[in-house]
This record gives sequence, C-alpha cells and structure tokens, in this order.
Amino acid sequence: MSMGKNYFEILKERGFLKQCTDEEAVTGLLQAGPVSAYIGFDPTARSLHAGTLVPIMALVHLERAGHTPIAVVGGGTGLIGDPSGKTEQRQLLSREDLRLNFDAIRAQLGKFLDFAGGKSLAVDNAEWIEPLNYVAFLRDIGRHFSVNKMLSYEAYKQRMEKGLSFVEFNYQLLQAYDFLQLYQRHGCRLQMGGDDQWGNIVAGTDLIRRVEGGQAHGLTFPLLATATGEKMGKTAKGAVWLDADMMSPYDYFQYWLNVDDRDVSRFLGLFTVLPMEEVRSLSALQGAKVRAAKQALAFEATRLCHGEDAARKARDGALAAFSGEGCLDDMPTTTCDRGEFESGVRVNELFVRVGLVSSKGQAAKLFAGGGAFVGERRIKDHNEMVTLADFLEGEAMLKAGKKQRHRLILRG
RNA sequence: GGCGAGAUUCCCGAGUGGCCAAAGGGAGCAGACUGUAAAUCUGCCGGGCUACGCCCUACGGUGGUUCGAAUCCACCUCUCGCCA
Repeated sequence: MSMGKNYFEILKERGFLKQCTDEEAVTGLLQAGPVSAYIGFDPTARSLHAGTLVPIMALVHLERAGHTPIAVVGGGTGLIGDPSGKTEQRQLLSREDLRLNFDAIRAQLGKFLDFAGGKSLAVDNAEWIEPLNYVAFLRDIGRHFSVNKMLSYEAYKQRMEKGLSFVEFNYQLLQAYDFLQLYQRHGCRLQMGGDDQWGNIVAGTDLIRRVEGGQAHGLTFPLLATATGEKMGKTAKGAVWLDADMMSPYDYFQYWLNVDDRDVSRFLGLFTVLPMEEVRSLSALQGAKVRAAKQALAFEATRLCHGEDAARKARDGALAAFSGEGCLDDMPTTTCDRGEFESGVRVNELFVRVGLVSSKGQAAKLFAGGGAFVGERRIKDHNEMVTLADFLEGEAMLKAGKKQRHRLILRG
C-alpha cells in the first residue's frame, strides 16, 4: 500500500509533537508500512470535550495516513483513576457508570474514526484488566517496576506533597500493561498521549522490552492552553462538549469562531484536516481578515464533530444572526402564538423561555448590564413588555450580549 | 498510633462572636471601544422570587454554647509535616 507523507512529519508540522522516544525509529516504523498506534481515553464523563480533541485529531490523521488507530477507552483503568497532573485524589467511578460512559464515548469517537469499516479499533481495557489476578500480576508485571524510579517522576512528585493512595500509584503499571496487551494482541508499536502521560507511556515501552524483548515507541502532544492561559474547552456554561445534546452544533461553531486571534493559527493545524498550505495562508491573514480564518476553523471543526450538514447549518445560522447573510432558518429560532403578544409578554419570561438566560434572576442581571435587546430596543427593566409593535413582518430578534441571538417568529 | 498544622464560595486566598452571601486577586458575564479578536476602562459576579424587599443554600461533617457562629466547645472525617 502506498503511504503519503510520513505521519510523523504530519504531526510535526501541524503542531502535535512534544516529546518522542526516538524520532528516527518512529519515522522508520511509520515508513515501513501500516502501523497500529493507540491512545487511551478517560471514561470519566458521559461525553468527550474540546480538551480531548488533540488526541482525537491525532488519531484522525493517523487513519487518514493509512495506519490503524486504536482508541482504548479505559473501562479498566477508569476504575482506578490516573493521578498524573491531578492535585487531588480522583473520585472512583462505579462499573455501571463506566459502562455507560464507555458506550457513549465510543459512539462519539466513531464520528471521527471509522470503526464500522474497520479502519480503526475501539477497545475496552477492562477486557484484560478485570480478570487480572493480584499475585500473578505482581509476579509477572510488578517485578519489572522500580519504586525508586517511579517516585522520581515529576507526575508523582506533585502528589507526594498532597498524598497519593496506593491504588493510584498502581495506575502506571496498568497503563503499561495496556500497552503490553495491545502489543501482543494487535501488534501495537506506538502509544501517544498528552504530555502528562509521558511517564506512563515510557513505562509501557520499558515493559514491552523487558517482557517481550520487543521495541515499542511513544510520543506525546503538547498540553494546550488558550492564549489567555485558560484550559482548552471551557466556557461560562461549562465544558465544550462534543455531544450534540450537551452542546448544540451552533454553539460549538460559535465557540471556535470566538477563539482568541493568537490561537487561530495553531488551532487550524490541530483541529482541522485542511492541507497545511491552506492553514498557512489562512494564518497569514491580518486584522479584521482573521475572521475568515476563524470561519474556516469553526466550519471545519464543526464538520469533523457533527458532520457536513450540521456544520453548514451552524455557519448559515451564525451568518444570518450576525451579518445578514446566510439563512435565518438555521439560527436558533422559536415560534410563538400571535395571540400572546397582543396583550404583551414580559421580557424576562421571554428570555428565559427561549433559553438565552437560565432564570429570571439571570435575565434581570443581563438587563441591568444593558446587554439585552429586542430588535433595536434596549431592555432596561424586567417588567417591560414585548408586544406586536416589536415585530417586523412577524419576526423579532432577541439579543443577549454581543454573541447570543435568538429569532422569534409569530404564528397565527 | 503520638505530636503539630490545616479544611472558606469556580480557583487562589482574607476573615476569630453580630456591620458576612463573606476582603482581595484570577476566571467568567455585561457595557464602551472593536473585527462575534486582544488590550484597556466601567458594572455585575451563590441561587430563586410575586424584586429597591423576601425566601433558600453555603465557610469539611455531626452535635453543642449563645438572643446571635465561618468565627467558641466536643466528637468525627480527610489532608499536610515530624515521630513510630
């Protein structure tokens, strides 16, 4: 089979690479033919969020390069909880919760990767971790680990201050064991992950060498923060979820459109599959033109997560709401009975009903700040009424701040 | 197991009997300026409501002292440090 550009080069030029066990060896491995490589995903929530998008995209590129991605959703390790980079002990999840999370996350990854067609694999490490026998594990696997060495890792040092339970201390052994299992079962030779996973990844390559005498490799991605120093994927309303029920494609699109200018270039490389020539030319845009780059970023990111149709709708809706182009039907819209506006409807109730604010109290704060509009009319008081006079040809635009808009349509 | 220190709102961090929904900073939201950007300045910033007032919930947990407790007492839980 013919391979295009080396996957390693792709990672490098798109900004995915932080550390690698052996650049030359990995390049060679990838050059030689299709390779299985894996990344572990934490099943601690019902949905993945924008913070886990970097590893997901790394697998997307891997699949596109003709290799075989393996997504390990840690049903087994999830029972323990990775202490890396955490300052406090993780809450342990029940098996049932993990099961539900696992199914949801696998379905979500399935939007990015081709599990159905067999180009990518999704596996649950509970398969080999749950049956483990303690004594056998200690004897066969545990003997390869040096406590002295583990204690010297930066990942554990932090926790040495705060306290680290024995359960968590064992996490690294299990992740290394995952790698070993994947090496044996699927010939997996490469593990990738966030840079906080470095220690765990290297532990896996060591274990494979000791147990199998085999050579495996690891590489890590930089841990992303936005230009303002925030963790990726957080907004006022919470995480930027990849699940359409938890965050609509329209809002997802808006999230990417509103990123800081300084992040656009980097994000285009990481979160789209646009060719690098295009990424570079978009990144070169200056001033107000940066918005064109953001449009591309938002569209591509939304397309990958929610599909072409949803992305188009999100874009058209956003255009309609903010620039008068696009299609009004694709922006958030609520249809109301004409009758209720004859006598008038209280603004605060209206804003709550269409979901622009979460409660009347929130509405009151918005009004006090001067951030609410019905059409061109600024709302200052929660007792104001919205009547037929506020509608133009049966429609009215509600605004909450500069970035949230909602369309009302009269019926009857 | 012993001794010492500690647990405050999304995060950091003040607060030692009423003036405490709790200083200050960060984050966030809103306004002005802009490009649905940044920086800057201004306002908001536990929640709800029949809203210039009322009602819930909150300073690790439980109980107590008091007219009144984040603040005092007792016990418990967890964390950190030293010792075993």
